[in-house]
Amino acid sequence: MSKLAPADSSIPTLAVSTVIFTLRPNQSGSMQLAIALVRRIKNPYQGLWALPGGPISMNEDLATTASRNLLETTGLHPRYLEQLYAFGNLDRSPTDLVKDRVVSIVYWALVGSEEAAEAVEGENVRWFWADQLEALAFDHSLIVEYALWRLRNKLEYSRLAHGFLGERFTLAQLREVYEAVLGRALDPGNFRRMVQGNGAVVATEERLEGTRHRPPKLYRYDSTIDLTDQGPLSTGERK
Amino acid sequence: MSKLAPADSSIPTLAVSTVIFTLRPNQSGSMQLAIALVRRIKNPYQGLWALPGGPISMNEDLATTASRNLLETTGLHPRYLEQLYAFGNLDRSPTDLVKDRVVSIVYWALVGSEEAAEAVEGENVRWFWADQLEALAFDHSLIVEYALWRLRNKLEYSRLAHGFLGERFTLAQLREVYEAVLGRALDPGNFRRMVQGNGAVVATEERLEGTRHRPPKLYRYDSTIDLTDQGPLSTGERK
DNA sequence: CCAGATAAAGTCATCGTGACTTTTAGTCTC
DNA sequence: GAGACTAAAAGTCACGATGACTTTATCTGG
Repeated sequence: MSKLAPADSSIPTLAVSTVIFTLRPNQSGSMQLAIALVRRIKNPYQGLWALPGGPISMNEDLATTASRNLLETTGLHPRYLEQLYAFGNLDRSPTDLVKDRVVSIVYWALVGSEEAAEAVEGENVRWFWADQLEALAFDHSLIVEYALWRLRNKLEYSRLAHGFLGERFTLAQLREVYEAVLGRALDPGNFRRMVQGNGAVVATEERLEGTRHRPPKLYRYDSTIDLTDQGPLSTGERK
Repeated sequence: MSKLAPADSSIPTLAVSTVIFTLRPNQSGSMQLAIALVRRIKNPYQGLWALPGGPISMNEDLATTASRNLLETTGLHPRYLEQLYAFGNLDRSPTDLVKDRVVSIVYWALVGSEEAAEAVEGENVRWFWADQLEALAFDHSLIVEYALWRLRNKLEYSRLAHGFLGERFTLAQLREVYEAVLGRALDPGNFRRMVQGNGAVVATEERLEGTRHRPPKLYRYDSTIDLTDQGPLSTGERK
């Protein structure tokens, strides 16, 4: 395990990990927030679940590395990708087992729920409900908790929900996304007023047919408006 | 310059930089936001100004490294320190001049304006007004712009202003901090109502004497409330 | 054609906020 | 010591956003 590390390991190793979110229907049919995890097949923490990630590549931007990791573990492309935080505390790994220090630059990503349904799942890659996670390897439980916090905060003042939905959607579907992420029910009328008021969403002429009630209008996002507000980084740094 | 880099430089170098904010009185006596910069004494970008920083230390947490850098360049201790972003794009350095790739984990810090007055300044370390910066080395102009954006955003829903002030202060002084950071005048009455309403601040029995008008009450921050909301990281990660 | 369901629109009270006014309590000047 | 001056401190008013709730519209299915 340490044969790749230099004898005098005077430089911390750099890695990129990603918290991958999607929405999946649970048993009762309602959408619920899920996270993709991989099982560790070697020590430390062999057998425990962890965030997908890997070493940084010399000829890739950080976001590209995160995106590639995501593709390799789930077979999916992110709808949204944003840097979360760089974790580098000294006590991230059990010092008795691991010699080299790892600094992880963590991204968080959204993937559409339709794509996620066809995503790779297997013995060592699985979706977990975000609100009932077991203890993860390393400091990954803390990382996921922080990613959840950021997701919920950003949702309120941005257009992140689009990351889970298709091109056209009803306001009820959009509200279901909000309810799944925030973990509480929202008033349909007030939600409609809010989402139409800030001009993020545009009504199309189409309606969703096949329901057993009045067919709802389909909406789409106003493509002239960016997904979220990243400040000055939106042009200079993000991919 | 490249004698320290491995012949096959397959690992990006990790560095920590810090955007150091303070408030300083300008010619007309009003407080203005300033940033500490250091002059580059070697290529690339020799002679240009840049953010203070240095390589990561093997036995230090990231925040500790940032704090130590701050102390070494300015002689000051930060009142507030928070991670800003990890910058690692491939084009951060001019590729014709620099062989090794550097990933910078950038922090931003607040130092009190009283301490900043006695801070080290010299040929190669200086305070610059935040709103009239020249072009900086590397991508540091973008980094500063982003740090400014974060500072202004956070100010509104946190108690960051304390990072610039002493233990006791008048509401007018607190408002001056807000005005300097946000770059616009605020209504005194509304500011008073806002800051008293959210319970961040507690009136003391003392008053500031020596003014040529009605002596204002001195306030202090409610120490039971944390400086800012970092979510789950407040206990697990921050130093 | 009526029941059931959800879409879609509207109502009402409350709260936070920006703009502005009034009162209070000191100092300064003559 | 009276009045001018200044900023502190408190209060007023209109407006917009929001939560809770009601009403009406429009489809499907028996």
